[in-house]
Amino acid sequence: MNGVTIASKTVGRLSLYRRLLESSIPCGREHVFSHELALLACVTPAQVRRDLMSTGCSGSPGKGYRTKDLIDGISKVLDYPEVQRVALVGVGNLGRAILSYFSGRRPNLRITASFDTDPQKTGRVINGCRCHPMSELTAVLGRESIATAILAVPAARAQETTDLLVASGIHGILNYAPVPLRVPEGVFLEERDMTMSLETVAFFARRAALERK
Amino acid sequence: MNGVTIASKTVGRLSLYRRLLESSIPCGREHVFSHELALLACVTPAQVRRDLMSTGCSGSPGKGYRTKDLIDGISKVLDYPEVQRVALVGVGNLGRAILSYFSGRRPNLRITASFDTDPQKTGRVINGCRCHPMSELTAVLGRESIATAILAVPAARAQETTDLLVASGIHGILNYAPVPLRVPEGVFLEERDMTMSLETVAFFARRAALERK
DNA sequence: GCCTGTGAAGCTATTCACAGCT
DNA sequence: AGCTGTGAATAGCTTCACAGGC
Repeated sequence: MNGVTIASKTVGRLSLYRRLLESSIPCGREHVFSHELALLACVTPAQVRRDLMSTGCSGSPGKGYRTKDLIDGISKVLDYPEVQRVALVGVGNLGRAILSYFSGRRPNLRITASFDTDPQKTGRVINGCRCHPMSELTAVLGRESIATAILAVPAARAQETTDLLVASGIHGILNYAPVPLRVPEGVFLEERDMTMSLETVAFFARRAALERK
Repeated sequence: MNGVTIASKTVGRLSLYRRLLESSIPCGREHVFSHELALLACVTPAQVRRDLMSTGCSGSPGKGYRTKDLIDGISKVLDYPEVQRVALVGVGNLGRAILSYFSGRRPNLRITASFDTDPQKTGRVINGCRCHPMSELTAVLGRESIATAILAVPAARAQETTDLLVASGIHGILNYAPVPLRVPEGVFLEERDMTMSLETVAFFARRAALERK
């Protein structure tokens, strides 16, 4: 789980820790304790320490971790030396929200190309990102060496679009389309189906509300 | 894990199975096999059978499960007898995308109220849903007996909004704000931080792309 | 005294594998 | 012969708990 292997949940939390370190640690604070980060991230101190092990950073008992060491250590794990480019496929309501959400967040990780079938959208720059027709997908991904894609197309298009992405050299997909995707071995996939999430929350909310009575 | 206790991941997949049964099973098919559902849902057949156990449905060897029994069985677990209402807090780009995404999906689970601080938005109907000022939150949630909320406000507002939601009787929160939330025992929380997701996918995409060389 | 680093324990989730039915 | 239902095995993730250092 260190060096070569690192759990995907750990990677997600490292990203979170870094953001918290950059934004929520009162500036001037040279050091942080695992229990402080844990409080901010809503996890246990043991979880924080375990996660930080995989960055190679180490703290000192009594003083905690040096804030700067942590940010650098996490960045060394998460960031590509150069800018890592990301593609967005599907520039509907959700796609545009995603674009505006990410515009100007991490300078190191940027959505630099988007794609849509709608000729009303292609050729234009939407939320600071050029929208290409699907026919240019393979060429643009190759030219910009993009390996990561966010999928926000309608269910009916999702699998065929995925197949095209994979054939064009994509190795990681973040899927917001409401269907599970079939990807070959070696392609990392994260499903983020909003309907599933909402129905799950609604189910447990109902149950919790009933118990309270 | 049945009856009283049911895993949250199972609930999510049940919701998915139902959608697949309703949309992707060639109509006229009276029965489905676990391996067919598994293929559609991109999980193992054993997973499907295990999940279906918690609905009480049972299939017959050689014939599979009756499609109608499954849909009814899953609905009995997931659905409230009446319509279950959901609130959306934060009607920015992402909030509006969520509204349009859910408008007219499940008739049984509906976003019926939204809230925002921006006076430009409050009082209007946006994507078929009335937008109220935050000051009316407690009253509206009470009046409509809403126990489930989707949070899509800026990071800086997220925790205070959550506290207000909880104080107003919310028992489940789906959080799209980019900070972890602190909720009391008895409130179900699902975190859906897009930055975490994207950084995780980017990390593994890069790694997979490197290995391929 | 208080905090880190980590083996070991404890949980949770998924898959195996096979008995039993049709 | 083929599929379901499920105990048992496995894998993955989190927390415990404590030795070691400041």
